[in-house]
Amino acid sequence: MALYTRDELTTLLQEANLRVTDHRILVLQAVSKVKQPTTVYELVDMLRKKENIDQATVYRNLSSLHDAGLLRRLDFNHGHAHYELETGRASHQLVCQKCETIEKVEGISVEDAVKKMLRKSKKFKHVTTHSIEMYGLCKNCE
Amino acid sequence: MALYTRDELTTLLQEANLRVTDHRILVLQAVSKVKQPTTVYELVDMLRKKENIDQATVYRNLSSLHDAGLLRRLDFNHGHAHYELETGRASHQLVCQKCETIEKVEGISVEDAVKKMLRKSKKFKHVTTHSIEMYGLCKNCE
DNA sequence: TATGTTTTGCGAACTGTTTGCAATAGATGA
DNA sequence: TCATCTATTGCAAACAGTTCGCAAAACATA
Repeated sequence: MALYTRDELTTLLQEANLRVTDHRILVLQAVSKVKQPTTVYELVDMLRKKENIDQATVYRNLSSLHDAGLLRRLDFNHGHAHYELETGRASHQLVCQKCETIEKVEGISVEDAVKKMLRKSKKFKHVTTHSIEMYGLCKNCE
Repeated sequence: MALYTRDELTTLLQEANLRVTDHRILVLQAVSKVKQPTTVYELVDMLRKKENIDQATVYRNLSSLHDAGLLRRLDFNHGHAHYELETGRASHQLVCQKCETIEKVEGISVEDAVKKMLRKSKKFKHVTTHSIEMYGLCKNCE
């Protein structure tokens, strides 16, 4: 999914009933530029340096974009959030338990597992998204 | 896995090369008592009231028990850690995106998915544990 | 262009977690 | 059992990541 032009991003925001502000677009662009799920720290750093956007603004926009379903928020037990574009496809990653290396893996099907879980569940009927974190040691840390 | 007697816990700690202290045992017991992964807040609350254990001690013990492989640490994007006993089996839970309801589901096999991920991976060779978070709205919040 | 609503920057506050330090308790060998 | 060394504890203070209050600026709309 390539969300690059300003027009496309504008449309996305409007469809999500979010006001189109320069800052909001820059935050979306920043997230869409990186391949791996990105830490807020990195985003703040990028945006504050280049675009002079305040930290609080980045947090607020990440949050509204997440609430609107445009971003996915992930946590790898690193003590801070990571964001990536919400692609509609599930998110699977390998996470090093020693350093903060993560590796995203595409194209894994766990549909059956999801269905089984829902059948067993008492409290849930639907699932909108899921993430699998597989913890181990990356080759560097091994 | 029922880890109740003090002797059993003592053995566990010794095998993990951890000193056997009263506080360490109480922390382990507290985690083993609850069925769902528990927040640190709850554990601190329990242990501080009943046993007069300091917060820092709870954190330090959770951490050493986790490092020793006796506890698993989970994060559900709630901004704080959850702990459960490390059973050797993978951990799968349904997480409400609105309230903090979680539901643990047992007996799901995603071995194939794990194997596929490792085959695709460039940075990882082995995986020791994994967790799947499935996000949706629980029946209450729906 | 005027009006009402949202977003922004700034600083301060807040939550969850970690740390430094002196006192205490556990492990080990004589 | 005691002496010694090392790990753990309580306390308070620090820290990191994130949120919030407020006045000023920017957006949407009619």
